[in-house]
Amino acid sequence: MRLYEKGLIYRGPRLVNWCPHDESAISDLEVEHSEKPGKLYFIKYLLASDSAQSGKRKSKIKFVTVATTRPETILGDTAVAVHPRDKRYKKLIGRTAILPVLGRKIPIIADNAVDPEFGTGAVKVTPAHDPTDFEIGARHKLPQINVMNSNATINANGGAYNGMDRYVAREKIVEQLTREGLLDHIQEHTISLGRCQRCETVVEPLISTQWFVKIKPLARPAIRAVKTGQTKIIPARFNKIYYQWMDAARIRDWCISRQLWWGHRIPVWYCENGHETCARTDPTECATCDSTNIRQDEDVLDTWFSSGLWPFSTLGWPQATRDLKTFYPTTVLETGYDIIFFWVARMMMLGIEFTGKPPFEFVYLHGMMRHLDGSKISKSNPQDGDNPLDVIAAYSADALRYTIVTSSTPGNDTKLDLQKVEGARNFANKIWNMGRFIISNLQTANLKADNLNLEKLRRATLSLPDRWVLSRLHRAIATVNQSFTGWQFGEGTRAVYEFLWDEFADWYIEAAKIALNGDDARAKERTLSVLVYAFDQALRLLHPVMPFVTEEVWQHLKRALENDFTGDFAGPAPTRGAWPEALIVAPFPKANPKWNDARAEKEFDALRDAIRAIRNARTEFKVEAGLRIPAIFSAGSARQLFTSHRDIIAMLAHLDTHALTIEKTAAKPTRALALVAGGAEIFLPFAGMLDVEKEQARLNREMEKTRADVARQETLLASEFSKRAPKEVVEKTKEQLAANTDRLGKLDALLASLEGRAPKKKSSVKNAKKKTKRK
RNA sequence: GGGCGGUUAGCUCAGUUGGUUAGAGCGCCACGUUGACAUCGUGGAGGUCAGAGGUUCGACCCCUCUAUCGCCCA
Repeated sequence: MRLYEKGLIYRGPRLVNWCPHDESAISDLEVEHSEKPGKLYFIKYLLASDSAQSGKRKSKIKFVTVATTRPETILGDTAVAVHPRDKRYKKLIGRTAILPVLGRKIPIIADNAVDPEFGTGAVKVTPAHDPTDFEIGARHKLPQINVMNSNATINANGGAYNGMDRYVAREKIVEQLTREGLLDHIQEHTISLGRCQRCETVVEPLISTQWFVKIKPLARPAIRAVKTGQTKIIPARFNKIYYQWMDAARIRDWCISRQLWWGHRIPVWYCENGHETCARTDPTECATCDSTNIRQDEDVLDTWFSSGLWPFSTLGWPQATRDLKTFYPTTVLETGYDIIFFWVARMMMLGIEFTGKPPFEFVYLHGMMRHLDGSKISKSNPQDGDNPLDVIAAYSADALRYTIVTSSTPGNDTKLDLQKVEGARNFANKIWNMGRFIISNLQTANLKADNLNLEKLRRATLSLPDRWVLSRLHRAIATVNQSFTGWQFGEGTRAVYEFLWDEFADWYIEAAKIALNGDDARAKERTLSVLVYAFDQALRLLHPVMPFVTEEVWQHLKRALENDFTGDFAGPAPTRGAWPEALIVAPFPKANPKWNDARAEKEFDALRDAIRAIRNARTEFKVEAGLRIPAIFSAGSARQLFTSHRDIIAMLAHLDTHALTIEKTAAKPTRALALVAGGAEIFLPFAGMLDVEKEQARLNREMEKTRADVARQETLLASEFSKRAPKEVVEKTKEQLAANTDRLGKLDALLASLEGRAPKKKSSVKNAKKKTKRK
């Protein structure tokens, strides 16, 4: 109504894209073009010996050959056109041709729209059945002869072909042309076919009376909103696509009437005298002549036209509701890049038009989900197994969401890999089991709520694994926030995954078992506090992506805490105060740098290094998996660290606690495997035989690798790098070099003892690299 | 014809201000039923980052060109 009153909506006969199957008009955007092999027909149009030719200079030319891909439209030709500067045809301009089949006389005209390179350079003009010809016809005031019915059969204007389907008519006409010798030849030609997006029927340009929206006045402010950054499109490269459609001078008015049965019916009534009444409430008489004999327009509005109102009509517009005031303009629209024109641009245009403000601050565009064969997953292109409902039934909505979020980047398409969804389902299961572990420990612990308050715990009382996991947690929180803010949802989600599985579950929970199974009540409480706190925070981080499993586990956790402690437990307060009603309304975690603990990370890494080295050696030397083996640590300055965490090392590396020695310096037993890891030398005295040669080979391999590292780092530091690279990077490299050099010395000492020689000096150990290279 | 995107491990994909030896999941190999979890655990193998130049102390990342696949608009 408002647009109509402003004169931005009008009705009139225009050439529109017509779907002969749906028997409805469709917009330019609803036509999908594809290339197909086709034919180009060269047809002779005889020239009439008419007045344009003076008597004395009779031309020898008897006909003009035009090229067309659609011979059946001959029936609607009203001219032949050539390019005005085309020398070949200059003489013919102004003369008259005789239309084959029907014998109608039509003018030969000049128009710039003709491409002299195409076909013969002369084209037939069918204003009622081709958009370009429609324009030409308008410029030259040519008659428009519609030769088709709404189902694409030929109408009475087609003479003998009346009633025939368009393609049948084409064949028959070509036959007739051949018979009459008017078909010069046929050439193979790639043609561009427009099909209806809905039913894939080849569309027919057809003159028909439709409603249109004037686009230009609406498009201008919509473009400006993005150009000025009022609305930001993510990723920004889609700005071009957005502009491309509206910016272009070629933008055409939008046909919004549809001859379909679904959609908003057009609020216009016509009376017997041909007046239009456009009204907000159903009228009983004509606004112009008061006639009561009125009928409403049968047509409905394009669904995209209605959808364009969505951002504000859903908030109560045109009333100035509270919702509208509170939520409009909205913050983010998230949608697929394939409907930038259809929907985004239209919401922008109509939003600005009706409210004065663009409807979104951000438009986040995601890619398409595709089948493994690369085709787009959609309702009309289903394939076994990977349609969303099947996937959800088989693996859960959480798994599907996680997969979609982590396997794509903004604006890029993703093939849905069911194996990946399965992996995500396993992750959900893993979370469930972490929850079970924590809850079952809470239930047997019989603790006081107050003791389970992380805020109350003194930092000094926290263990190394506690400090380590809290530090890692807060780094993860920082990463997630940073990633999400930058629209990097995959990056952020992966960070939670890595924290939960690779750090929290694999290391912290494993280490926590020692305290939980021990006799120290305080250690138990402390560990549970950290477990609950870290798990709660991580669940919050993951909740946007895996809402169901996280909420469920979280509710169980909350209940476990409430039941076990006091009847009216307001909250265990691993965070301050009571726990929220539900995870979905729980505040999203914020990183607190006070938990960052570089030292704890470094120390815990040393423990992990040592444990991994032992595990690795066990596998390599085929130590029975269940066997607890003795170990001797020659730990140097790390003695204190290893001594105070001997229980963790013993458990995770599967060592015999009673045969675990940790000294500052310890001599290597004769028959022992020697490792260099975590800043220590670790001797594993294998009962029985140790293959000296194999061991030598292993040590040499490690030395080779370390030497290569040392060489690379030395070269790097000796180059311009040390002057130009940022200090932190140079420092880091220096530290690594120092560590590697130390490691090299230790490895050589081990090798020396194995070979029964004296260890080399530091410099010669390093230089060995050069020697080997020269060989 | 114009514009945009992709090309990284067997497969599906990450890798945003250029900074060690490029990562993940799945798959593969070996071992494993220790009370959260076999939808699991431990260890391992696997990549000349499409190709060629260039910029730089340093390039998967920036520039140029080429190849190839795909999408959008005409």
